[in-house]
Amino acid sequence: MRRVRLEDVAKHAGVSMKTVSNVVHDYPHVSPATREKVQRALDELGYRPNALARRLATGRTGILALAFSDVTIPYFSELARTVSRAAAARGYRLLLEQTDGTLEGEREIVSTREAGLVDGVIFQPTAMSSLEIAQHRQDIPLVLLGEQTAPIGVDHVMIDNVAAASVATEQLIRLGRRRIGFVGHESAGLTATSSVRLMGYQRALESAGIPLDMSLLLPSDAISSRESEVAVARAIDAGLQFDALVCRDDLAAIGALRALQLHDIAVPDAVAVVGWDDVPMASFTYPSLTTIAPAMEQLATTALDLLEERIAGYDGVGRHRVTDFSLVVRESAPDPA
Amino acid sequence: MRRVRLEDVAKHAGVSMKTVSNVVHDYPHVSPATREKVQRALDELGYRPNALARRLATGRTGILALAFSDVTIPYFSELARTVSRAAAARGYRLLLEQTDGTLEGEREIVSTREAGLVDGVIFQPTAMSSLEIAQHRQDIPLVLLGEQTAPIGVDHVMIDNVAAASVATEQLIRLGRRRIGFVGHESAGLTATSSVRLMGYQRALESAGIPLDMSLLLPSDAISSRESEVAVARAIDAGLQFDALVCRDDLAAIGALRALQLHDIAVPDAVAVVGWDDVPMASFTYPSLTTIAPAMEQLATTALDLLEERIAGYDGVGRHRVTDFSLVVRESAPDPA
DNA sequence: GTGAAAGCGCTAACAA
DNA sequence: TTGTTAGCGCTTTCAC
Repeated sequence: MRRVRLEDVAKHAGVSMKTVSNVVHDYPHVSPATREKVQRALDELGYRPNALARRLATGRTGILALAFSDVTIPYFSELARTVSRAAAARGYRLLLEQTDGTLEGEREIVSTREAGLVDGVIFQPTAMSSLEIAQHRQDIPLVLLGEQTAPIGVDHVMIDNVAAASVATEQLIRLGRRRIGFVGHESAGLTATSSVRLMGYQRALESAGIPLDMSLLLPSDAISSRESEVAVARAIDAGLQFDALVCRDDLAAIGALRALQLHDIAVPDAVAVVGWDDVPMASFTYPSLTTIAPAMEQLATTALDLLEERIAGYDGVGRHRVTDFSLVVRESAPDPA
Repeated sequence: MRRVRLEDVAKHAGVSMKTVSNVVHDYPHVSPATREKVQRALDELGYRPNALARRLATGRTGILALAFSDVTIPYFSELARTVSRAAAARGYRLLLEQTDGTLEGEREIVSTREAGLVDGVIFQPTAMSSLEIAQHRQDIPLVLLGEQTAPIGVDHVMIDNVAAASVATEQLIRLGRRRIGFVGHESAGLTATSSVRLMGYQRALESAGIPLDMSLLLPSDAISSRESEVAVARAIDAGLQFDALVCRDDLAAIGALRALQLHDIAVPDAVAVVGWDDVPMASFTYPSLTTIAPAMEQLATTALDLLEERIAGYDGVGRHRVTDFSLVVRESAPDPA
């Protein structure tokens, strides 16, 4: 059985397509009689509008793309959930794009060969530089997320990572810790994320008059708990002395926690730990994780606001928005007694 | 500046639209000379095809929807990643739909008012009954995932949950455990998932001649570690004796683990624990989790196969596919020495 | 208040 | 090998 079209309904009701369209859209100026007649035809035929055709005619698809490396990274799951909800509330649906953090994957996001499928893109790059983004960028509305500096002309939303890393580190300093390590940055070719977080860590140490000890930097080469577990275990085995760890993210913190537990090192008594992202699991590790919590809702809302302005035609300079964060204090690095 | 259309390119190159279209699609029968001429026009004008228009004309959108309650549930993140990858490999993009596990959310998935936006839907229901799904179902290709029995005529992919729950329980029995609890099912109105898993648990106990003790059933009312942590803690405080726990999913297991640790109960020596889903975290809890691992790739592939057949026009009876699972043995319930 | 018809940008059948 | 043209299904002036 063939799909029912607007025209079919019009014929059936003995009116024009325009009138049917008016009824479908609850356009006010329709006489009650006609409206009822049309409505009946609509129901009888079981008409459902074709989204594609409508979108072609209006030029809006009502679809937004959300792009990042991998949904199974808890921070991104959280982001996906929040943005998806917020987008739904504004009448958009969300296309999920995973880049695997590869340059090719990211390039494809920024320079899709096809136009028109999505109204706009929210994109958190990991591999691409801002220069490259600027070069490949098409004219589709785009909002960038993350620590990367954004190209001129592109909107960008982030939290103040340097400040947040300082806050995290200060929590440990207030606990009286002096040998504070940093876990989970790349061993070579720091990502923007690691780089700014290290910067905040370093700044907090400086302010407290604690000299930076490079041996306390424990790199680990993937966003994964495994890598950081190995890095921390190796450091312990090598006899490295430390009494606290700032972790690049909660995944790294979870790996660190496990390494410490396997070595019977008490957390937080012997070693205090701070994570980053406040992923759901952070409440359920043992001990639970003190962590930096980005204001996710605010981030999503801000990004969507900017994007909708672009979609509506704003074509000015790139806006830069800084959203909030907080330190969630749990067992792994409690407040000083 | 106005978008470049196929017609603009055609004019610019002095050929017909059809020819341009041929070049764009690498249609073989085009003379090299024309091809080159057109290609130049394409490049000069920076033409990018309009996806929407193409899709309207062909009737295929190349978009699939994946619907479930919440991406932040690790099992679903994993599912989303795997299906998204597999779909991308077949030329589809994935629309993410979250239902929050509510009836309204799920109804909307099954009975979208709009047609044509997506070519097909992969849907894991939690609240809707198979009867309701059958009633609300539109004519859009649909594949169901999960433990729910599927309505006649609808394709369905799942693992054998009863068998898997038995395997999980047997692992504990082989460890010599006799007081084996079950954690994480709903206290009232069991979901299909909990129900089949409980069934497998019960069957394994029976086979081993262990009587079912209802006091060992520890319900918890949400898919969350918090709920199960509370449930297990309460049981311990109440003096319940048990030496092993089968958990409805890894989230429940993680909560249980935390309750045990807070009470200084050794895992697996005093209490062995088995989870379900093999979420990434399962390797990093302390101790790491023995858990049921569904064959995710196979599940995604199977679902997509069925869906593509439906999209291609298959309109026969609902197929039922059972995909594999395995027990991943880790520290929380090791193999017997 | 309602109708007729011209797009939206592309595909594909049919001609040439 | 290339061109013409009629859709795809809906929206939206602009008349009536």
